[in-house]
Amino acid sequence: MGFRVQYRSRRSAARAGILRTAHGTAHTPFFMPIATRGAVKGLTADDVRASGSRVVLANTYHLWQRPGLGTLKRAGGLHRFMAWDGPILTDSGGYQVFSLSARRKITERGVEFRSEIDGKKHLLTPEKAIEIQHALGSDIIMSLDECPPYPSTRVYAAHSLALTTRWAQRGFDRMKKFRSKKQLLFGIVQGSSYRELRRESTRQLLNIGFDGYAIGGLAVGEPAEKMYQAIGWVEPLLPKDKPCYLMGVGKPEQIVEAVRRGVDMFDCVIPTRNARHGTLYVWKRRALTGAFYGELRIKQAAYAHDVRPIDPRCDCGACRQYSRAYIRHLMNTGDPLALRLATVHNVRFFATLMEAVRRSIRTGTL
RNA sequence: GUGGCUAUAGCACAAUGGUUCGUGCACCGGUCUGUGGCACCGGCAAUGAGGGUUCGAUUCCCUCUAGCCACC
Repeated sequence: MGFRVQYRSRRSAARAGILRTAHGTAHTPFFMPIATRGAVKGLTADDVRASGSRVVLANTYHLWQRPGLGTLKRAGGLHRFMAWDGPILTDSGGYQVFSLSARRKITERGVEFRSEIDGKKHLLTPEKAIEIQHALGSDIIMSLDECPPYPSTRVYAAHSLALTTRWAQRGFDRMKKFRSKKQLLFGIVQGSSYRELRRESTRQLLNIGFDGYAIGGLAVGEPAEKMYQAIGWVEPLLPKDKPCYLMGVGKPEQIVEAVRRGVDMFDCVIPTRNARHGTLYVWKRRALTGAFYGELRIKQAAYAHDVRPIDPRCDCGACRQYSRAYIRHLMNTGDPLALRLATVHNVRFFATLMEAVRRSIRTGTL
């Protein structure tokens, strides 16, 4: 269990390594497709495996709400439930503090959510978040944090960060009682767009001592430059032998930029959500510089008679057998197969991107 | 052939005797960042033809044309 760096770039802070978990290893930097409710929307576990993705992200809050821990325990844990035998990282519910902000209340004890299913109130404490993730059998457990909106005032961000640190400590203490050597626990750096707050947050988490460190509270609407800036404040303070995870990012060029700044792990809804909305990724050139990819809007009439695959250079199941015209047709007629093929392609694109990123680090071009 | 019904955007339908005639689909453009959403935001685009009534007609009347239904 743990992380080992294998290659370090001489041109940047980029590095390539291996993350070992109870459900197998993953080469870093990697990208995790999102399986919020226990499925990468539209894909089977086999589809995900075939995409080359090694780790998926599932969500503590949503799985806790539905189907609930009773079902998941009886099913033998999340891995067996979703037929995925690879590593799973679970988000703690911290992002729902942000995305479901109208339905929750933050207190020192935790976050009180008003359920979108039955309207009942549910208190998610940092301890509870750990307990749920432990029960799910998650390989990488995230501390409960507060993801503040952008922009946030310095005062708000400071209080928020302090709360996140206290929650991180409480979660850490709860985790100790499980004595689980099989599950990694990550802390999440906050501090909004303020340099000193980011550094303070990082130092406090280092004091507690996690298996890995995530940079949170980014990709919430701030300009990309601010995001890179925040990474630049935090990453140099992190231990070189622990993985660094940039939460919720992002667009392909943002991933490449973050890798240059030392980030090892990513997740984002972009490939899956965009696939469902008809935006597909295509390669423009092999080198990861400039505009190396494009976005193809498959619903446009321009593709009505286009019998080429989405991307002639892509080796995904959709590109191997189906044309743009066919996928467009399925999309425009509302066939669920469209969503699957589009998602297969985009998830493969991101996995391929990460393969190119890792190769570029090894060959010294990144 | 006779009678009836209909004619509004590319398509399917709304509405109205009085400034800019709506909606859905399609089409065009955009958005989506630790996923409540196969979602959201913009845009293009129409009163079948001719005549009449009226201050004013897409609306009421007549004719033509076309389509649908019924009857012979």
